[in-house]
Amino acid sequence: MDKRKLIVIDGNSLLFRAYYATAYGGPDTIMRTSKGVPTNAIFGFSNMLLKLLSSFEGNESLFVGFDADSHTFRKEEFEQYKANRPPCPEDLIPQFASSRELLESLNVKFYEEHGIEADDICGTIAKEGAEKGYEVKIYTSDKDYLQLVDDKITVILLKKGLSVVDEVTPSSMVEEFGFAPKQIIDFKGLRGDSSDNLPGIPGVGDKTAVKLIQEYGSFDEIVLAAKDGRIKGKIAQNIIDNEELGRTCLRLAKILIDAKLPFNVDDCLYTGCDFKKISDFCHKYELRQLLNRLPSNIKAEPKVKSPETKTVSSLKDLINSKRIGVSFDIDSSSYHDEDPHGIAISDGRNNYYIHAEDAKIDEALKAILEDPCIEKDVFDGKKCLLSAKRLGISIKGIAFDMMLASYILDSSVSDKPKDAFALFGIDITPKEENISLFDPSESSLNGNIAYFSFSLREKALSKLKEEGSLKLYEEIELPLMGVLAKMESEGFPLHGDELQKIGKDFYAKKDYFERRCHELAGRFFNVGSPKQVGELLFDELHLGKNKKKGTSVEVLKDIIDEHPIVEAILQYRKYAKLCSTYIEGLLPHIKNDGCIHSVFHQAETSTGRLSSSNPNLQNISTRDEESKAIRKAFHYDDGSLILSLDYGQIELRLLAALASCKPYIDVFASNRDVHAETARKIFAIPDGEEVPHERRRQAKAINFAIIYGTSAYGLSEQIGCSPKEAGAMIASFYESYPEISSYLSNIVSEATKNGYCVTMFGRKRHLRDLSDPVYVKREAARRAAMNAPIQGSAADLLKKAMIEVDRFLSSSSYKTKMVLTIHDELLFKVPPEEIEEVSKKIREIMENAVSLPVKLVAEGSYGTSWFEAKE
DNA sequence: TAACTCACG
DNA sequence: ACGTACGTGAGTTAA
Repeated sequence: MDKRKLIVIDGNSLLFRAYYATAYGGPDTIMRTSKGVPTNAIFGFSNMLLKLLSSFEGNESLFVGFDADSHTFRKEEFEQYKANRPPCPEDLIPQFASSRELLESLNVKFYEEHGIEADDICGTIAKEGAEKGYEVKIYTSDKDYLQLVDDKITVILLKKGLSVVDEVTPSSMVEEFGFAPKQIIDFKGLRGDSSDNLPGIPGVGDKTAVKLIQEYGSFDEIVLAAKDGRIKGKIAQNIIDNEELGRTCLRLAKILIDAKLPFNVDDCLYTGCDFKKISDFCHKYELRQLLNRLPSNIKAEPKVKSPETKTVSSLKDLINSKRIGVSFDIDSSSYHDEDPHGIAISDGRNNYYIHAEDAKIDEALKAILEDPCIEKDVFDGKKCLLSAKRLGISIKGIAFDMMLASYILDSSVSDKPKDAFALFGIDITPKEENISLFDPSESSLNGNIAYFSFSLREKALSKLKEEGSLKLYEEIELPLMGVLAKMESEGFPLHGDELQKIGKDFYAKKDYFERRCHELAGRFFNVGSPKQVGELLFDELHLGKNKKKGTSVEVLKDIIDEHPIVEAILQYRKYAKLCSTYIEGLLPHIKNDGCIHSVFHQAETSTGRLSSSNPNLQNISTRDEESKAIRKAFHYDDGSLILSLDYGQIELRLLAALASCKPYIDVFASNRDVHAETARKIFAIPDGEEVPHERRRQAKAINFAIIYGTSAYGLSEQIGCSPKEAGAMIASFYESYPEISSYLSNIVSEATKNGYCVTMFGRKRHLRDLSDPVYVKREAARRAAMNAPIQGSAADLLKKAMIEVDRFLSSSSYKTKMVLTIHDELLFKVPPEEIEEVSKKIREIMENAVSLPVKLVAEGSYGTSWFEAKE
């Protein structure tokens, strides 16, 4: 069992800190609601709370203590106590109340009491927690708390702002302050505390106080030492004369650890909150950024428990539900290589698990899975379809895919079941008592996946509806799942022997350039090691004057003329990459059918694109002529052709449409060369004149810069000019196409307001860093926001086209198969006799997949190999 | 396991 | 004054 954790926060201390951390610009600059209510302190405070809460795993207790008012027992005892405090800033006062609202809406336990201070409440709770075995952490900026530090209690001291902290433990305490935690009280007795207006012993400052404590241990001992003459001089006299004052200070510095509180530490267990309440709070105080950062794990869920999973050898007479949850027990990266270990089925009351051997021969299971009238709720339907196929089962009736639903709700969560279910506040990790010792497979885990896919279906669907994403889920992602399953199972042909033959040349060149590198260096080194290459080039040969760090192509190309070894290293790198990634990397993926069955990930990227792995078939060389030869080994040997259809400038076309930019749309409508046209605008090249090649190249880079979120610096790096010139080009682009300029800035402001941006098909990408105080993070988020609707809309479009192409092919008698997809391109296996008709028809489908103000074109080419198809 | 590097759109 | 192109997956080195 994990240790119970208790986090105690001094609310006043943190609020003050949060206020001053963001109020340096004066009252006119602090964060307010549109009605002028100040919110800067609660914003900082809630940021910190949410950061803490997001790391909670269900076993944490959280408590916040406040000062009720300035009237305390310490004041009764010592009138000047805290009398020198400057008045509380006017803008902070209302935030004490709103911070309590915040805690209420987050369902965080807090407390305050007339007469005692936050220290005393926090100290009492912390001590009680430590005694009951909690691991306690106290957050504060008040050093008085250090007296509580022991092996159970750690104090997190806020040193600067809200994020620079110092974690103080008994050992670090001695190291840093020179004495033990308890002695901080004696220290205060001597030294006083200016912020609390405690004078201490006159003439005793930090240095003397530490020295005395280290020598004598405690205040009492020091007084004795002063009286019996071991301490000499004026200091001794001061101690004797002011003993009572010192004792008062000492007493006042002591934090109560036995205050009578109407609750105890066990009431502080954090059980999550009602999302509605916290989002209402965010709306009330117009803290939109906060809304988008709410960690999903703080949602309080009615504790849903999955039934125990029973291992059975047959489903006979066990299931008569018309709806079940199903999960296949196999890693999602290996279902092409191995049979599943087993299958879990849940009907919402019982979870069953059948081992693969039993599953293969269980007629009842087969009948259930193949019955289209029994709805299946799954996590990763594609995995289910293909795993079942290996067992001779053809699943029908997949009605709901939790993986896809959660991906649409938040594309930033990973496609791992644990993370996706966490979005709904569910931990699918089996309870210890449910894990069978005799069962090596993960039956309980899969039982839980089946059960929760089943039981969360309605909730997920209504969430999708709420978000306006139901259509995207139902009409794009869910149907696409089946299409991808077919493509994966179809595979893509690769001839290993031919690949090796092509590779021979690469290995020879790799060896040659490796030897050449060693010759030129005059010694042996690992050419594949960036570290060793860097040392050689920069430390030993002093090339490039350390302009940039790293040894990437861009950097090496800059210094290619300075030494022949640079060229040799680049050549070596190129062939080494080909050999390792594209020869050796691909070979083991060829299955008995002579095909590669790459896995398409449908719930992976943040923009909506698909990705491919095991192997990645979306990054096979094409730019470099020599490397492109790899593609010759991809071909059919039954005479089938490979057809490739790709959208031309899909992202720029979508940008034109999304921005409703008439002149840009017109460029495409009249089939003009978009990059040349951009060059004309930016470099003022008249219509009659030809666009120089170099100008077109630059304009192309500018078009990309726009799609990627425009950065003068990035563009300048790309085309090798000054950032200033690059900035001027971007400005000139925006002048020519003002609609694009306003579209992009609008995207960013909308995204900042809403926390997400949206594609043409309603796919959302949540961006959490748009208001991040760190410039680099914020700017990166802005660029991502500008890019996501463009890249994402292109992804939506291709997905829609794929579904329609698949419908066309399956409803026809053509033997053509869709086999691969690469972001703006589709590849097909086509019998020669079908090539003309099929390519024409598919092209039509692709070009008309959506109706837009901008013209879409799909260009086709084919050949007997992938190489020929793309020549 | 993280950091580099490099292949693709 | 700061320090940047968007989105992926895979292989290698080196801690």
